Parts: sequence; structure tokens; C-alpha cells
Amino acid sequence: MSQPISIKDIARKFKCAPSTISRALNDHPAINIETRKTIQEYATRIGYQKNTLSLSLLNKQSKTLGVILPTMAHFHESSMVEGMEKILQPAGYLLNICVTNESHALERAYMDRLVANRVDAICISLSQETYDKNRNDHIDHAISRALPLIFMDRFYHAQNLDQVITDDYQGAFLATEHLIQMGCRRIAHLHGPKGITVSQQRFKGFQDCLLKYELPLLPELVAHVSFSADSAVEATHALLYHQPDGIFGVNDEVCFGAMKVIREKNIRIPDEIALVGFDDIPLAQFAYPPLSSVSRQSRKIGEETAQLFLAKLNGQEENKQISLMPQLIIRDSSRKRIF
Amino acid sequence: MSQPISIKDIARKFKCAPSTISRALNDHPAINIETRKTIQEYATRIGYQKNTLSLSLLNKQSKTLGVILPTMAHFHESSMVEGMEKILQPAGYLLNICVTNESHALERAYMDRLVANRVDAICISLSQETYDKNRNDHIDHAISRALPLIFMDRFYHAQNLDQVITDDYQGAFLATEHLIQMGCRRIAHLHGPKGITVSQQRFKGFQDCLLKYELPLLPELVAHVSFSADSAVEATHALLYHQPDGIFGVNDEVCFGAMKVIREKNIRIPDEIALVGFDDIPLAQFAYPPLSSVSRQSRKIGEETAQLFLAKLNGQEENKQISLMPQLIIRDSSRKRIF
DNA sequence: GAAACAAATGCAAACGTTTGCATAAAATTT
DNA sequence: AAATTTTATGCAAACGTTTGCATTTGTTTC
Repeated sequence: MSQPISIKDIARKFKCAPSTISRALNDHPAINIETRKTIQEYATRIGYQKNTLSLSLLNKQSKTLGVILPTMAHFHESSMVEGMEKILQPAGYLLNICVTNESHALERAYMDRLVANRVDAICISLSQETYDKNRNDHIDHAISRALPLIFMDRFYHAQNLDQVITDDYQGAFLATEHLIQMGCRRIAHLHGPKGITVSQQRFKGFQDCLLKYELPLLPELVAHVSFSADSAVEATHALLYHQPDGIFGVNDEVCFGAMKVIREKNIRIPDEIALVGFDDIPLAQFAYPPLSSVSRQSRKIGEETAQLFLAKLNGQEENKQISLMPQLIIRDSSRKRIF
Repeated sequence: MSQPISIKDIARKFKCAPSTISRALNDHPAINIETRKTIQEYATRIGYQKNTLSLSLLNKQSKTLGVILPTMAHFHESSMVEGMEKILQPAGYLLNICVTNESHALERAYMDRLVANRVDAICISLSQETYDKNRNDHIDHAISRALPLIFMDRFYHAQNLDQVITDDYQGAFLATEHLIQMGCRRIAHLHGPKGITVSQQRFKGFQDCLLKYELPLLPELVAHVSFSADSAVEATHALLYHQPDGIFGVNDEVCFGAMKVIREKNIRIPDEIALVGFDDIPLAQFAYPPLSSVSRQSRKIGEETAQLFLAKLNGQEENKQISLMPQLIIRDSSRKRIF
């Protein structure tokens, strides 16, 4: 396997010092303009590519960001990544993306590896296990290292950190309020995985909204699911025994699952049961009936995170908490005809 | 901002040479066992993390793979990534993921950057623009550099390259054959973006299957769409004028789009129009009615790609073409009751 | 007690690039 | 013609780590 061409190789060719080649390639004015051109031409012709590793070592910055995510297979996460890339590619940054599958051990391992790789910052969405086990030493470790750390999407319970999140509480509140306004009085909730702040915040918004409208929170109308449509099937079956007239799902996927069960029982949506989901995935409007949903701008979270990082690089913006306001999109799944 | 601790710092502390520290940390038997332990303890206590950049420079391998994808926002792509990580994380590899948004310019830019970063290989799913413009110089360039290059998912038309793809042709053939067996005689196709081999192969499979069963390929029953549900809405409206009794969609999303239009026109699925999609996304079974689909093991593509890379590292496996066989999953959207 | 050996550690080069400073050569000023 | 300035290039260190070889010290053997 042929070795890549180095500056030294070119220097040998031109019988001059590597420093001359380096300066020539960087268009340093000290080098004779003709020499510069000749060297540059030669370099591009033989396909010289600067070795950024050595540069990173020298400059103590790798122009790379670490991104740790619990999963990739949902629209939300991949959109966040796309948003980050949109901002960071023009700025010359590359992304190291790590998927933890909600495992604490993997999160730790990836974290160490990213630190070893001297990424310029780590953007992290904590794994469920980290919440469950409440093991934060790897986080504290990174913080004590003065390595810029930005929490994306999932809230980390500590003061004075950089975080970019959705206001899940408000979103859930909006969704629930909408269901109430549509006449629902027995609203069920498909509750996401317990430990995760996203689930908790959405439940809290749901709960507080019921409280505001003086509706009881019926424990039998709260079912626990994961974030998948599959997991909602069984949960919905159980819920239906208690005759809800509305369902607020922790995300759109679980609503797809619920809707399937409801359709099979020939219960009419939205008249008998109205549904509202969360995330507004592209397929939400193609559900049957089209699914109302709380849209959180996933892409925007990525963009804001990237911008926060760039601002931090310049020494601006210490410990900023950005909370993006979600938006309720009303579709047929909750638009009762009685109104 | 505090600098990370280096081996030299530790050496200063212990009043010994950096090489001693290096060996101690790597458990080299030449170093006194007690000294080793003491140094190791101290290192972990103060949170020393090896700088992999210098190692990469020295060993000429970065333990990092470049992954260039046209998009991330579909289940298929993110699953591929998850598959790769599953294999590569235990092997100590990190992923540099680059999203091109189907742009040739970005693909080029990312490619250069990955080369500059000295990734150990590049796994690429070519952008649509690269196919359209037929500009392959960046690919040839990488190949001439002897940089391991693995084509994922989208076929690159050249001999003797490493490729891991789905047999889209067979999948499409299966889907079409199934529709024919269900009694469809006027089968429409929602054709994906023209330049992309995935679209072409699926169309070809569709076409050849019609030919085999001596059914005419009606041009008015082929509509072009992108890969989104949105794009299928208008196309389906147009198709319906020509009264198809079956639709084979280039992926599941476009089938969701088509189904919405069909439902709104009160046309019965599958009796009047049967549908089969491609990819078998998790939501396919939650469509109304549940969507038949050709399942390609996206995760498996990622895993195979990663394994092919590891095999190539050891000098095995030159120029291997892996074609994964997809599987037809039959659901209600194509299960006609007349049978 | 000298020679051979083993154990533990240090030296220095290497990876590829940049950059402050020194040097050399040429051009300009006195 | 000597002194000064300008222009162009080279030297060497630095980033953090590893590793072959050399060196030092201590131990064993004859």
C-alpha cells in the first residue's frame, strides 16, 4: 500500500527545506511568487493532501466534534445530526458519531475514546441507563477536563451547563390542553421510558394541564411504553378497558401503534378517541387519520447546538440554556366534528 | 482552559524519562512491576488520557472510518450506521459520518477532508448528483490513493471494487410477481429519483417481471417521485387517472403518500388497488391497511460493510461484492380477499 | 575478583506540519 | 565601497507517543 505524499517528499523533489514547501502551500508572502506557484501546481498534480493529524497535534484542536446519541433510528436524532452538519461542515468541522443504544457502559467507552481523540467538544444526549443508574462520573470527569460539553435534547440535571433542549413540558401541555378543548375528559397517556427526562417532562406537562382544568389524573389511564410503535400495541389494549376518550402519546410512533389497535376495535378516531403525538415525524400526516402532533424542530436543535459550540470556541457564551418551543400541529386525529 | 496531562508531565513528576512512563502505562515487562503499578495508579488518579492523535500519526492509522451518506433522515441509513457501529465499536473504531444531501460538491469536500484526516477507509453511498453528473474523479482519486473504499447500498458501476448492496432487482421482482399473483394486471410504479442505481434496479426488476408474465409496461403507469411521502401525493393523483389495480412503490414512504390519496378517493385497498413498498420500515405494519413491503436488512448492510473492512485490514478479501437478498413481507395492503 | 549476565531505565528518532528566528544573498541607500 | 535594508530560504523546536538501542546498576557465575 503506497504511503501518502508528505511535505518532505515534495521538499526532496525541489531540493529545499520542508518549511519552504509548507509556506508555499499556505501562500506565505515570504516565498517567491513563482516558486509558490510551481510548488502548488506540483502538489495538486501529484494529489498531495495535508495530514490533518499532525496539525491537530500541533494546534491542539482536531476540528472534530464528538456526538453521543442513544439511538439513530428515529427521525428526531438523524435530523439533529443533519442540523449539526449543516452548520459545522462550512466551518470545517467533522463529526464523530457514537450510538450508545441507551447503554451506560458504551457511553463511557465512547466518551473516553472521544477524549483520547481530542475532539474539540462533545455533544451528548444521555442514555437511559445513565439516568436509571444515576452514574454521572464520566460526565463530571469530562467537565473537570474543561472539555466543552453540550447536552442535547435530554436534560441533564445540573446547574451552569450548556444545554439545547425542547420545552417538552410546554409541548405536552399544549397537546393535552388541545384534547381537553376538543371535549376529551378521560385522557390517557402513553408514557415513555421512566428514567428519561423527555418522558418525565411530557408526563409532567400532561399532569399539570389536567390539574389546571380540574380533571383527575387516573392511574389506569397511564401506560408505560418504549418509544416504538410495537410497544404501544399491548399498552393500548390495556388502556381501552378503561375507555379513554383521548390519548396523548409520548411520540408519534406509539400513536401509530395505538391507532392500529383502535382501528381494529372499530373505535372511531377522533370522535370516540382523539389522539395527539409528539415529534411530528414526516409520516404523521400520512397516518389514518392524519395524526396531530407536537412538532419539535429536531433539525433546529442540531443547528443551535452547533452554533452554541462555535460561539463557545470564541470564548463567548458560557453556560447557555436554550429551550426551543414546540408547536402543536392539529390534524384529523384530534379534530372532533362536534365542534 | 487547562491543557490535558501528557506523558511528559507524568515523567516530570516521577523524575524519569517519558519512555518509562509510556512503557509503564502499556504494562511493558521491562519496567519494574512496582514502578508500573505506581505510575498506572497515578495516571488514572489524575485522569490521564492517551492522546490518540500522536499515535495515529506514528502508526499511520487513525482507527477511524469515514462514512459518506446522501441523507440520514431515513430508517435505512440510520440503521446501516447502527450496524456498522455494532461491529466497529468493539474493534476500537470510531466513525466520521458525513451527510451530503445528495450534493456532489459536498461529497467531494467531505472526501478530501476524510483523506486529510487519514481515515483508515471510506464507506460511501454515492450522492444523486454524482450519478447525474457522472463525475467520478474524486472516486478514482481515492482509489488511486490505495485508500480502502467500500461502496454501500448504492451500486457503483465499475469492476473490481468492494461493494455491499441489496439485490434491489430481485426485491422488486418479488414484489411485482406477488402483485401479479394477487391478480393485478395494471400495475403502476412509483419510480425513485432517476439517476440513482437503487431506483433503476427496482424499476428494472419491476419491468422484467412484467415481461416474464407477458404484461405490458404502460408508460402512463410509471410516475417519478423522490423518496418522500409528500412527493408521492401528486404522482399518485396522476396515476389514478389511469386506473391501476396495483402499485409498487420505490420505498415505504411513497406508499404512505399513495395510500393517503387512495383512501381519500374512497378506493379500497387492496381490493381495488393493492400496494407493495420497499424497505419494511418499522411503521409499515402500522399503516392502514398494514403495508406489504420488501425488507432489506439495512442493519446487516452496515454490519457486512464493517466486517468487510476488518477483513481487508488483515489483507484478506480483495474486491468483494456482497449482495444481500431482500425478503417480501406480505401484509393486508396487497392480500386480496378474492384468493 | 573478574567476567558474564540480567534488570531497569534513558536517549533519540520518528510520524507531518508549522513558525520564530537566523542566515544568506541581493538590492538599496549613504 | 561600506552600511543598511529587503527578499528568500533554512534551521530547529514543538505537538505526544512509541521503540530499538544504548547505558547504568546490580547480580550471578566461574
